[in-house]
Amino acid sequence: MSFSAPSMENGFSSPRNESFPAGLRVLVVDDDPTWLKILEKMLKKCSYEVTTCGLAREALKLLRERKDGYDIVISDVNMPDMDGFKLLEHVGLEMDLPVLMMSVDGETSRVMKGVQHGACDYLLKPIRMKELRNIWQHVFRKKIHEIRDIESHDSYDGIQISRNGSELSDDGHMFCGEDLAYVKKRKDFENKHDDIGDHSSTKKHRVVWSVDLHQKFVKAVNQIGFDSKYEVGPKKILDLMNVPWLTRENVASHLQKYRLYLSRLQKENDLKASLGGIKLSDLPSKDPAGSFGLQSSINGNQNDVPNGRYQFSGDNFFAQDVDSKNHEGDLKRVVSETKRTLTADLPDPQDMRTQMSFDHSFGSLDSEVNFAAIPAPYSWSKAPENQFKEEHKPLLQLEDGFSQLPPSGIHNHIQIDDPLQSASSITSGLSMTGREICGPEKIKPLYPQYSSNHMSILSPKESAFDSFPVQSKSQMVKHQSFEPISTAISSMKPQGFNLSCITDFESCQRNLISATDSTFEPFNEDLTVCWLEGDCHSMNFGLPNVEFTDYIDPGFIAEFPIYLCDTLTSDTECPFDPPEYSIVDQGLFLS
DNA sequence: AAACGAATAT
DNA sequence: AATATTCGTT
Repeated sequence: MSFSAPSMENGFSSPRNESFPAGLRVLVVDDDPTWLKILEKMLKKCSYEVTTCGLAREALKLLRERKDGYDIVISDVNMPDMDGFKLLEHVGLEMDLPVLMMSVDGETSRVMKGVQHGACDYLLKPIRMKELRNIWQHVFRKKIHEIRDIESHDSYDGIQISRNGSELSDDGHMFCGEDLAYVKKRKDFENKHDDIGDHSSTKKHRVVWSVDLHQKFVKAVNQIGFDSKYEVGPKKILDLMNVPWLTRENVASHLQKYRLYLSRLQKENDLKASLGGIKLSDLPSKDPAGSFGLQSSINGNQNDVPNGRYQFSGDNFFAQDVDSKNHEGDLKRVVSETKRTLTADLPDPQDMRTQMSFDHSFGSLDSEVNFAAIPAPYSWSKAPENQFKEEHKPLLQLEDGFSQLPPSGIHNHIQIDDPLQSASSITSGLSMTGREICGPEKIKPLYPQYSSNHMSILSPKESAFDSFPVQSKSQMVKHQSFEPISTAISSMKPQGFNLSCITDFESCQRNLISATDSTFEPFNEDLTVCWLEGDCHSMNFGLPNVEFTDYIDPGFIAEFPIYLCDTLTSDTECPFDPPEYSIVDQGLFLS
């Protein structure tokens, strides 16, 4: 049950490289003491370090206290104090740990919900040893993704180049000349025919900033910020995004909106801060208005694919949940970004670092593969360089959305993945980024007040932050149905498996580490506390969906404040260690 | 000329 | 509301 404190500095679990899976720090959450015992026993047999907890809130507390104290979480779905889904959400948002859900019933909708919200796997009780033995795969998978992300960030140059040729996108998908050509042809075709009638034709292709696309955008922004040598501007962002059909104007427009959004966020924060409110505990979760209403896009791909192919239109089951997650993630990032902007550098909360990753995948399939790939003595801290190959999914593109559905997991993954990447990777240069974006220094006085307080945040109800909206697929469909691009495919990442492996291992590692290690414990106790309490749920992700609401809870969102807050002031430069922030990725979408 | 960013249009 | 376009600057 105890984890070795010392070891976890870098996010990776302890450095006991040797016996690979052994020592995996598992947090088991279940209100049923019997199961708790059973699981503990079984897990210990697997040589894992086990910590048990009967209350979800307590589990959250433990996790928050030691951000790097655990490698994986196994939680029951049905618990009195907090529903397992909520816990899942929190974990996904705050600490990016793999979470396994479990319950006695295997009702499809619940399993789906769990998976959509980021559960790596869903186990049905009674759980047997064989199901626990390989849970380390989820941890391992995550590490790989992190590395991959970082790597992608490092390859700034490469990316730029890629615009013209074929290259792997962040997602690991290939954009190739062919695609471009295809796109172009399509466009021409459409233009010629004008629309008349065809839905297909002509419409202007409005770019829909889906979560996925936005994530790319944010990632690019962060990256630029990171390398401070560059100023953040549409052009650079565009280059980094590596989305062939996107134009500088598109990016400029989005950036404008993004900046507005950030400034709004700030104002809100400031306000709240000044009010001093800190209590939030009561607020219910839903935030009415404000929210980040994101639209959903189940397909995550859509962005990539302007055509909007698969969208379900209306609805969405999946989408919603997924979105919500993303949103949340966005928020965080946004927040963090905002913070940065404001303050420039602060030590940031460790939380951020990894957190965002939501890549959860369906583990099973992958697992085997990974396993094989993994070199035997693998240390947690390192990732296997390239052992894996990327698997792309064949394009599924399909014209209709449905086809994709089946693999339920996929959707989630897609969206989720990105967040992770971005989050993890960026870490260090944060402050810069923020500034750049908002341009504190150079820019106008957007958020003057900022410096002052720490956060406090929020409340939310009203929603202060409202939104940065992302569009949903359905929308996309309408508008873009015909957009050019074929890249779409790229977006799909099926289970989280396609990792592109890293090439520059070293650098990756370096980054990871830096990112990970937390230098500071950022928050004040107060804040933290309140945060913990779950009160601050400031954010709203306005999600209309019923489902979503169910599990979202106030606490869920609460995080916002934390990130935001910083006290430090700003602007100056970014000193040395930038804290690891995650970036704001998706936050924009609100609607 | 190229790229920005704010304003304005759709 | 979300993007696209325009327009004056740099």
